[in-house]
Amino acid sequence: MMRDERVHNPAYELIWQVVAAIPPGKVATYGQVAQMAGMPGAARMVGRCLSQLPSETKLPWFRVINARGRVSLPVDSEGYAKQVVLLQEEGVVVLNGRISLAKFGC
DNA sequence: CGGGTGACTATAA
DNA sequence: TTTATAGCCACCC
Repeated sequence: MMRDERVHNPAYELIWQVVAAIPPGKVATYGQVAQMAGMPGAARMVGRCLSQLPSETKLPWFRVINARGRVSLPVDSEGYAKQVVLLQEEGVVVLNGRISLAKFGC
């Protein structure tokens, strides 16, 4: 169960900076973000971190997708549609819920 | 310390 | 291509 926003955790700040470093029009996987943050294998922590982000965050959380090249949020959730729209706004091609692999970068 | 959960991943059928 | 299993890290009870 989620609780307070532990924003004082250094690992979380690192993840935020990595996510913020993703250039517009590009995307990265959870595992890639974790590796760039210096914690390979901590993909789940990245997902947990993003799930705790406030709705008014400036962090480009929508540029983070799973290794399958798909949005990892439930299709019937608000975040899913929101993420897809934001990505398309930046020029990322999303077809059938799948993201063009050429868009990967950091 | 043990068990359960989650915006994950890699590998095997 | 899909689903099943196992490994992974952090957090909660």
